[in-house]
Amino acid sequence: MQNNIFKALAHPDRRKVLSLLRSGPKLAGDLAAEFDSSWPTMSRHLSVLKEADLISAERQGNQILYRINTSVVEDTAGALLAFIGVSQNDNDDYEEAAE
Amino acid sequence: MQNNIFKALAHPDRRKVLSLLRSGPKLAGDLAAEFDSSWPTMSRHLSVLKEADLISAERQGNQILYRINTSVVEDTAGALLAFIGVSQNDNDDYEEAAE
DNA sequence: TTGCTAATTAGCAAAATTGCTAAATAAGAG
DNA sequence: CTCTTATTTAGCAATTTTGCTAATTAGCAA
Repeated sequence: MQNNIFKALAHPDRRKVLSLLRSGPKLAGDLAAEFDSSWPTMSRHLSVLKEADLISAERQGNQILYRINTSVVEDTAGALLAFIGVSQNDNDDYEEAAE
Repeated sequence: MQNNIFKALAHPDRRKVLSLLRSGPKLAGDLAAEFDSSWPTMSRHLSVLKEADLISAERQGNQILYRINTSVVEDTAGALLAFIGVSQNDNDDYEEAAE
């Protein structure tokens, strides 16, 4: 559901999470430490990103490791380029009406 | 600011506007006619897109012509790719990295 | 079991977004 | 000037998002 993706990207802290994950997977706690917001707040940001499939989570014992879903980000950038007529594949995707 | 851009993209109707403008500039009325929402609602969507600099408006007598700001959309797609480490440097290895 | 750390969920209030109708503005025609 | 058309702005209610604190779950170890 593409709408969730764009909504997830609409918050600066969530974009910063993606930026941080760019250099590799990170533990939830290490991510949260990079922000001023409270842990629960960051936890929700992470769940929004996960819901949008922009990141995925893997439990490692006590902690949870997050990693960026590169292909989804890539596809979204592609969708954006499609708006201006740059079609890289034949994936001319817009057909979403409303929600 | 970039935040406005992603926020503007977070609504399906606003993305549809961009999609419609892809084939060329359109009058506000013609755009509004493509949606179920009321005219004032569409007018606000247009103003959000304009605020984000994703589209620009030009008055033509009685009516207002909207066009997509291609470069801004392009830059946003580039910013998205940057999250996954693809640098869209004008100079060299764009092709290589985009692989 | 208890205790500790990591992370999420629950619940609430403040803020922002959405979409409507009604009113206002802008430009042209007569 | 008035009238008509095109579009935006004002103002309001419903919904969604945000961020907090407090409570809860999950895993691990003694």
